[in-house]
Amino acid sequence: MKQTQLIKGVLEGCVLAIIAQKEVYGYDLMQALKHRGFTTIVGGTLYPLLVKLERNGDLASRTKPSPAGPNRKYYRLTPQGTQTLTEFSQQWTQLKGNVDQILTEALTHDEPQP
Amino acid sequence: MKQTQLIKGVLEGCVLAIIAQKEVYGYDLMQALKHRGFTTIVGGTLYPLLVKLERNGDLASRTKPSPAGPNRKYYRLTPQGTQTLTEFSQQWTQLKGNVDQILTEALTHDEPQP
DNA sequence: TCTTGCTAGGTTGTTTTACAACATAGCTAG
DNA sequence: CTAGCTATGTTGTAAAACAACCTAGCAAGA
Repeated sequence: MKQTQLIKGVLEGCVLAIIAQKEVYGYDLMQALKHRGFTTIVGGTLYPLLVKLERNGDLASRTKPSPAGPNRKYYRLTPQGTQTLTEFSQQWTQLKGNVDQILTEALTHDEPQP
Repeated sequence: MKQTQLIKGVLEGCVLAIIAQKEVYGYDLMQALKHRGFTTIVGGTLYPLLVKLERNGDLASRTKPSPAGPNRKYYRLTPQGTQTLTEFSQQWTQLKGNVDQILTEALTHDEPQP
């Protein structure tokens, strides 16, 4: 995975991380992401991403009826998806360190001398 | 600034942060980013970004001759650029917290019990 | 009945992004 | 006179993130 894809793929990594915890369906995942700070997430972003991840082999899905409403499509991680999540986690740690260092330098640059 | 733009705009924020420290030209900035972990950055990514940021009012520039080689285009932050950097810094902190929480939950989910 | 609203999963069209690849040009060393 | 570093771009392509729209199940109330 390239670094730029990581930068763009923060949402992707979070999706994998949430699905890793338990089998969820798209609409539920959308609510979970909203509650965890991705407040602007919309269906038009999430559903194509899930399709892409399944096509890519990171996710598998099965359709189950809902107690009230249309059928739900539940996703779970494949072994490859677990691997992808691990890689994302490592690269996220690295990116975080890089960005934090650059920001720290910038914000402490013009400090008054004692 | 929207959150998705933040996710995509990590590089943008880092560019602003480095320029905030001192007036730099594109090629120099490219080296600085490479040394700070953005190892894959290329001119075709950076130069259009600088043009965009200047067009947007976050950067101002002036051309100066190089001691050896073609002229250099030096960039500095405008007041608006300083503001944008501050906003980026805040939203980065928030995003970082959100992502870390999601990842922590995912990675500690299936821990073996003692 | 029929309309509103939530649930659920999409598609379509548009804009932006990151990049590879290329183009140009100054200057230096061999 | 050519190879290589410096320096700033442009062009074309693929993917991403929406906004906006569509379909459809089900429930509650007017």
